[in-house]
Amino acid sequence: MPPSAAESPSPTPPPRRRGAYAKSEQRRRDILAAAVTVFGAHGYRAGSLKEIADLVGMNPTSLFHYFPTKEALLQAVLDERDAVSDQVALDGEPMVSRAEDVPALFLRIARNNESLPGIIGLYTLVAAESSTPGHPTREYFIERYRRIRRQFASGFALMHEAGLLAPGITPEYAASSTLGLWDGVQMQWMIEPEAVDVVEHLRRHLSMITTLEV
Amino acid sequence: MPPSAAESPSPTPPPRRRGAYAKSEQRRRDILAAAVTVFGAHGYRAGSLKEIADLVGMNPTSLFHYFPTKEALLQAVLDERDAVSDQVALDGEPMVSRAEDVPALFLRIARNNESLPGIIGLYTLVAAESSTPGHPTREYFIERYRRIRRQFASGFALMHEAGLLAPGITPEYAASSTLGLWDGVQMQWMIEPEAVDVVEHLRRHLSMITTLEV
DNA sequence: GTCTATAGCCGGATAGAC
DNA sequence: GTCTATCCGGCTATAGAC
Repeated sequence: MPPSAAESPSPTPPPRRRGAYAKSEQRRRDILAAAVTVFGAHGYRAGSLKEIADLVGMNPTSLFHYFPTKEALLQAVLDERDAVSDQVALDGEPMVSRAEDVPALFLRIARNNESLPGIIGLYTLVAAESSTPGHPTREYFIERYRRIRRQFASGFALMHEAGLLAPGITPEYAASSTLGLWDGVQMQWMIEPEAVDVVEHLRRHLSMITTLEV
Repeated sequence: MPPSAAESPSPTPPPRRRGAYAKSEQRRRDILAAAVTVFGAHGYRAGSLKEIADLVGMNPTSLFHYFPTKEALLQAVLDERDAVSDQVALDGEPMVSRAEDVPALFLRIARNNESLPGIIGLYTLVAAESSTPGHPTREYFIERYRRIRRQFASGFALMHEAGLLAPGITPEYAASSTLGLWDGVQMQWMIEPEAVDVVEHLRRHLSMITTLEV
């Protein structure tokens, strides 16, 4: 699963006027970073505000000055990452211009993810959790998975037009199967990191559904 | 992910002597069934004993007469399903004797799973959850995933010897990629059941990694 | 074997002093 | 903006009457 491809200098919050707010802004970002760690390690329900507060070295109640509820904090984390990944892929648009570059992009994202285990855990864990009734980010993840399948499919459609997909492979199947394999192998990796190589599995899958040697 | 392939008449508990215990034994099984439903819907941490007790129509504290702790109840659920699935596949042994039958067995299990959404949710959710530090079934799932990969690989090894695997596909890669795709597509299905067809994805994956028309 | 009562803990969240 | 004190809720689990 591809949480993001680019680096962290988040462009989301509007630039503050001057000195007094700078520290506050930094605090806010520290909290978001800590939330990624904690939600990524324990999921949303089991992740506690106390642990997040401990990580940034403040009192749990102080968090409410930055985020009104625990739910809002989670949503802020997800929105922040979305903003980052939107720099890479616009919804509905192919992610790259040249069909030949599509597999390489997938692998680049996967490789980059390896350096962000917290984010991986966050999205895989919370996605699974969010399928349960009454979960606050249920709708968000339904929408997210639809969007990812659409983005992937538009990339594979480029390849399809160029005759680069293996016989019988539709862009839609390529999209959902790639996403599925990615998520599933990542889950095996979370359970036992030494057991599988996510990037290598993705690479092999891509060479099977395309006619390229990736 | 393949929780089990056979039906529910659990062989696990030894047969009780006579009438007085029959009801108690039934209660125990009712509780296990309710636990599958609740843990399958909410996971382990968010699943409450109260909800399980409500489902079987008894007081939450009465559950402790059958299972000493919540953790023991979860473990009993997992063990029970393991016993069922052991009827189908013995650890280390190929799951079927004829190499040509291997893909069909996978599809049969997947099709059977469709009628057991609670079980699916249980294993997918709790597996994801169990990757978190300090989770009571962490070790269990590490072992379980190893075992499944081994079982799958021994089935694919049969096919390999018969020359039925596609060029470049090893039994080990066939195993981990099939498991991964299965889990990942199942996760998409849990998030939005209408979005993907698990059996069909599995079927296509199997026809790509083998030389059979499955 | 099932219940009531309750302990004990920890979670998120509020009020208000500083 | 950060803290202390505190409320309120749900949770697992225990004790003990019936």
